[in-house]
Amino acid sequence: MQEIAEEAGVNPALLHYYFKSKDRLAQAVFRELAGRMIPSIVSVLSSGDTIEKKVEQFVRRYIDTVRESPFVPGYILAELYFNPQRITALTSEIAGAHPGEVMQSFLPKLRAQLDEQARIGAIRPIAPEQFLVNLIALCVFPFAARPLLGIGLGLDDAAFSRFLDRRRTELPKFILNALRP
Amino acid sequence: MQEIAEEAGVNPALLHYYFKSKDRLAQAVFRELAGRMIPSIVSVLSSGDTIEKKVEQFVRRYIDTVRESPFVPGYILAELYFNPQRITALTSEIAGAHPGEVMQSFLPKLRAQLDEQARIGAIRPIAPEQFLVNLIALCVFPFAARPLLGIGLGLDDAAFSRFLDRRRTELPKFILNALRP
DNA sequence: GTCTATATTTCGATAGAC
DNA sequence: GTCTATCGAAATATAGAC
Repeated sequence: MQEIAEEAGVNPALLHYYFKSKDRLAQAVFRELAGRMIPSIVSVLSSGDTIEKKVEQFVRRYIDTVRESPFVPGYILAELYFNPQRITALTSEIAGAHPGEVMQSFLPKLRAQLDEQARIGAIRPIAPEQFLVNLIALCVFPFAARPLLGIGLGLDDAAFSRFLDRRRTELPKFILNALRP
Repeated sequence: MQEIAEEAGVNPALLHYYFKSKDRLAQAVFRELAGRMIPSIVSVLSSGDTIEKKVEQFVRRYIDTVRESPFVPGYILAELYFNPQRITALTSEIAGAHPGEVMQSFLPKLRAQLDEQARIGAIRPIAPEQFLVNLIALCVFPFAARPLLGIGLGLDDAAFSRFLDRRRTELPKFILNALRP
């Protein structure tokens, strides 16, 4: 609270005035950030586009968006680890009594699309869960593991930015090629 | 400290006796866990095997290993986010003055292998950094985002285990197909 | 080495002036 | 709404007996 107050240039007491407690402030932050990410993920994948378009759009939009607040994926995963109950609370709040309902409704549609494409030989068969996890993993990980890439691959900010430029165009090709029969 | 002491069935004072401070205990934990993961990653990819074998071995070994302590990837990413200086300190400690040297020495080798395979038309050209990040992302993410999968995909422990069983055999195919020219 | 008891610090929270 | 001052709890750290 003190660090946040200092950074915000206000008094710690003011934070309590607005957020009532530390935990509720944390909730508000998580809600704000996670609430931004999840709908944008669902919306692209729920569109009427072909798988090919979805993959291209998803990767580019995700990288372009997150690039402007590159700390967000790391933050969400970290919070997920230390406070998994926050995501539980959040989803049950926005999705009503049955958390995961939002996703559940569109998983079958994604499955139908993937199955249909596989049937006509346009892609290899793949379970929608695996497809989704692969897609998100490949987009999220570089940001979440940014410090590791800095050290392991020797990427400073400029090099990381070039890495993302390249990834933005290479990753859709990688994924679509993986789906090719 | 108190929680840890309780779980360990000892007195908080004993932790200080052994670790001197909270921060040094955290260092020791991070050192122990990160020190286990990184060498195992490097060793598989530094072997004399073909790319195909490396991918298969890496995925299976990683999933099988982490499955027994599924909290580790989440922990490392969370620590990376909140205390990035720990990884800095650790690498500079084990790798000497130039952190990232370990990785730097084998990146060129990986590049040479990928380039050679691309030249003879066995795979599509791909930068070693992108290849590495893709490989690790696809293995790590399901564990790091375990709570999200639980909610978003409705996976309880049993379903998650089946998800991993499937992933263990499907992921190598996915990656190798992505590399196919 | 392991404990009890306690000192010290930090931090979240509140009261109350303005 | 925003601040100063302060309380009270919790946690880290230390002293010292065994």
